[in-house]
Amino acid sequence: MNRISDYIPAKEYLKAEIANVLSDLGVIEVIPKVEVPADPNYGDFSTNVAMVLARRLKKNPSDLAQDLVQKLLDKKLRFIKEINFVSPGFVNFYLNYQWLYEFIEYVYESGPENFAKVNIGNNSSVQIEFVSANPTGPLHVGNGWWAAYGDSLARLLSRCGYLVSKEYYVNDTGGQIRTLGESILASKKKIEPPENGYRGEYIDKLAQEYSGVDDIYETGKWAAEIILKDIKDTLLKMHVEFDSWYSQDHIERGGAVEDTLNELEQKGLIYKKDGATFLASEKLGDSRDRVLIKSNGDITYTCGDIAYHRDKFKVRGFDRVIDVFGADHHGQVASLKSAMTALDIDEANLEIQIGQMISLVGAKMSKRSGNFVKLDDFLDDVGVDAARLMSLMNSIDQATVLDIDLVKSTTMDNPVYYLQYAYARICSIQQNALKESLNIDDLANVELSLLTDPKEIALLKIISEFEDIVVDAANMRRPHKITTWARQLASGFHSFYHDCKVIDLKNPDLTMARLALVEVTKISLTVALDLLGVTLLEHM
RNA sequence: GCGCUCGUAGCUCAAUUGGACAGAGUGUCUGACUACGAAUCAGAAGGUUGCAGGUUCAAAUCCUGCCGAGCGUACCA
Repeated sequence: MNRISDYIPAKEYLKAEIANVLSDLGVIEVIPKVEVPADPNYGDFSTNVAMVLARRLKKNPSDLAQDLVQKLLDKKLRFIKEINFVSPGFVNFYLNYQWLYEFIEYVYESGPENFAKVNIGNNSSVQIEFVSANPTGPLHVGNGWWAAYGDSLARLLSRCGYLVSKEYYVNDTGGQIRTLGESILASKKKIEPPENGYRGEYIDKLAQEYSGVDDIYETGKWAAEIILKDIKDTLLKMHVEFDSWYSQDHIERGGAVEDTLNELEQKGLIYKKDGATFLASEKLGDSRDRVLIKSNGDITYTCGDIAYHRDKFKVRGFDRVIDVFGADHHGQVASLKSAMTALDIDEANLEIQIGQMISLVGAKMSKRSGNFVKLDDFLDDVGVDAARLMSLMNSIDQATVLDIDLVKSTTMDNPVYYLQYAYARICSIQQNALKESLNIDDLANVELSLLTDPKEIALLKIISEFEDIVVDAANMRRPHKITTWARQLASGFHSFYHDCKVIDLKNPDLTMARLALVEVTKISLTVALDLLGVTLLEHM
């Protein structure tokens, strides 16, 4: 076993062998589930397949499990030390450490370039649209929260073999732009802003700078452009870079709307009522029919949005589109999905990830009230890496409460330092090793079987789960799973570091084996933090 | 009212998507630096997973009903 291509993860190997035994029993088309038990006392791996199949085969799960155990033992599989049956029907596998030593070779040879790079996307294209905050004010913390999510998801899918494109939809036209212009002109004239208008320092500042004509739309357009530039800068500061900034104005005036309306018209899904033009979306799954063209001739936002999404699939040809919405936009989901159905686009290819709302302790986030915490300031206060990691610690399904003051005051306790410190320690060890001329020139000469300390084994097991975690996080669109794992890894490493001195001049063989383990830890940590977009430093 | 989402340690969040004893951080308490970086490690305490039923060998997870929270319910965007 010296070539990467020969390597089969232990879990996959077990899966295949279990499937073989099952087919001997006449059970086919079953992919047994093999997992790592939470409690190591239940073995290195376990399967619940006996319990799952018991009903179908009309057999007692424990009989089935014990039968399975015996048949698997008879095969004298490699790596296997012991196979157990545990009531009510778990089958647990205990492996000798050889599988971990081969795993080290695999990771070592893969390096950060190739380790945990599993192709599940097959070069299909996916567009991820996120942030897309209206250019009517600076980004606030809530916007930034999902910026990290979208960006990290893009990194994940990209590593997993998708061709990813990141997009920001710029709502640079319509009523809000007029309201923005109106608000600025009001500030210039020192009068009250309109109802639902924007206020705050940035409005006053823009008003001072504005020297153009007294036209609310012109003023609004002018201001939106400036604000958008600031938004771009803030996102760059957060290490979020978009591939494209797509203009709503372009969609609405560039023919996309006409094409969409024509197509819907041809399908007979459009009708007029009360002087307005409706899409018959209710019968396609929406809660009611939607207005596309108002009775005054203006098109609705919904209409533009449908044209925009049609453009993503039919004009630009993305295989899959992922929209990241805040929970306050969940009402659009049914409309968009039914509209895709109307346009013969498989709605399953339009995924909408809903992020639960972020609330601030002691503050509201509203651009209209002018009372919000700017993302830019937040990044300055807590640091980009801490901000990103913080947001990537929780699932977007979890409504999050953010106490800005608490976050600022506990910056030194932030988990990001825990991860970065682990990396800095690794680099430090490697530098010290180098000073003693201890470096691995050929892993084949390293006696990996010297790694038997419980902390060494525990660390290796954590690393061995990483590829599954990556695939899982990508498939479920949940990058926070990477964070959860990375924290486990760092914990495992710190604990190992404490118990096992790596550099021991009196024991060069063990030193080399441990250096290999350190390198493998470094590789996996590097990949994980790259997926999260968190930077690693050799010194802190 | 209706709809969507959510409810897990004091606080902030995890939990291999139906698995075994619900885990981390933080806070509180107790230990560990004349060994590679103590921004660390080891330990204690903290829970009837909002409540009540149901399905299942197995439920924080699925179903039903309550309770509570957020959001939505425009010819706004």
